[in-house]
Amino acid sequence: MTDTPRDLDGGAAEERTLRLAKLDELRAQGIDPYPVRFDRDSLARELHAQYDDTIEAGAETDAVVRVAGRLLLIRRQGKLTFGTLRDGSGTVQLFVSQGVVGEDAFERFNTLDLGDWVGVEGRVMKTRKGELSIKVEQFALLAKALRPLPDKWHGLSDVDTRYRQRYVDLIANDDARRVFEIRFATVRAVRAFLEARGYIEVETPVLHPIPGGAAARPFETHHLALDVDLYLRIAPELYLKRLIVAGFERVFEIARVFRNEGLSTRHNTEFTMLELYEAYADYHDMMALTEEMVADAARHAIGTTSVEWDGHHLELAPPWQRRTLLDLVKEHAGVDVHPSQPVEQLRKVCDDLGVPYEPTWGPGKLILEIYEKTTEANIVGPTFVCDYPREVSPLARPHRDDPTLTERFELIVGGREIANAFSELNDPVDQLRRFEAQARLKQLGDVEAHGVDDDYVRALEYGLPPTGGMGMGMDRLVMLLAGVTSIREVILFPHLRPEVT
RNA sequence: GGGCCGCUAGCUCAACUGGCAGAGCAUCGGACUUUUAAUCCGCAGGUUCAGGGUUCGAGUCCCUGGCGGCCCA
Repeated sequence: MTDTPRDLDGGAAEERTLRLAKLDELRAQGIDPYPVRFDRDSLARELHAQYDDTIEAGAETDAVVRVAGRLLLIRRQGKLTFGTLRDGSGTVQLFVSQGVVGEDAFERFNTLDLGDWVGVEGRVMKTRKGELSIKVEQFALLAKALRPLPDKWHGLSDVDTRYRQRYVDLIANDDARRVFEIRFATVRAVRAFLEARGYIEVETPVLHPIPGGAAARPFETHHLALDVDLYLRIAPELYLKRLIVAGFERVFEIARVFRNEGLSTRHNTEFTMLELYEAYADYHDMMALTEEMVADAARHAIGTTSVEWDGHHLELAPPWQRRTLLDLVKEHAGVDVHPSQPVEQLRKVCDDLGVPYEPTWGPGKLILEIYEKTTEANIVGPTFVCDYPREVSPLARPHRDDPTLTERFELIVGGREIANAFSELNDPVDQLRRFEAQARLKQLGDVEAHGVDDDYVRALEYGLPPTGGMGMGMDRLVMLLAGVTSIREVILFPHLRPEVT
């Protein structure tokens, strides 16, 4: 008797017991239900490409092929059984006739269960109805499935189970597979786009002694041997700019970053950020690069630059709107604000608009808050929102025409931030002052404020050339292209509370 | 953190105002050599998320907790 594996959830106990018994039966017959290998020579998609248009309904070829995959459907019809086999490329029908395989093998085929992995060998044919099929001559069970698949028509829709057991979601739901194919194609396209422009892909540390490059709460950890506290990175920015100091002129990293914040449809604890830096570029160059890159990714991942998302029709083909933040606030909130205005005046604007604020906030932070509460969600875009206040942009260069602002943009699409970019601040003295201003905020209790990174300032003292940089939430880009509004739909294994057993 | 909604068979879903917990698919048994969500006949399958309460009687009402979804902060 087979030892029963531990059953996590007690689901489908009866069926599981039956299938475990089949394992014993197979082994008793000298058949290994988990054989070491099967050599296949064809993929489902290749067979359709080669034969769909070249053979007629009812015809049979001499081509003997070997395919393998998961058995998704079985249609038993007396002495003839049809099966639907899916491999990594697509599906193909199996045609299993008792007259061809013999009584014993036919009986054995009929003990297979939905979900089993099987390998078959047979001739390519088409049924009378014109369905391309493999007329099976030999077959082997490659791996026994002990648990039943979800409903063959409705699939799996319970979101909790879909996220916790993503492997089942991906087996059962074509739409889930489609979303992740878009994700993989998007990442591939972005890499190819940047490499074609002379960017090199680099890897920088995940464990940071000083968390930096973004305003966020980090995860803390501890290095035992060195007895030092470390933080999981919240952004790769400061390391990537060190590489521009070092003389690499165009670098990018597709970086997993970690933020110790609440979970929502827009936030996952760990997510993927693209960051890129280019010497001799400014934020105008970054706008051009960003719009071209996103349009290119869209074409490669979904074949079009027109997307429907969260009730909006979005056109991603360049050029995109370029607007200043102050201008947009004037348009949406009806107020004329500027960081040169006294704090009291800006607080009054907040009061009038019903925007709450903290006493520690300066003019720049007040303006950013007004923008975020009244304007951002209403921008359909894609729009480059330009020229953020200096106070809230500690890593961006002062604006060439107005030193109270910075040369920074955020890309807003469908009311949500997708990317953030600057002409990078490369004046080490100014950078130190900005870090110190952040440190004061941290002392006042702002857990998201930037710390002082002395080594980064030292790197700037060696000279960072004029540089443009951009960071983009890859998960959010994929959401846009896939037409989904929850970040959990684009992350293979999203964070959930631990399963209770 | 707050509000609203959900959790019923392996899966997808029903169950009126509190009154015998059901269907389809999957499974199991049977028929069937051109089906393709095959079809037809039959059987079986339940800690109604957990615990407590109200009631003659709770899937349903109340309380606490768990997990999830949506919205807000």
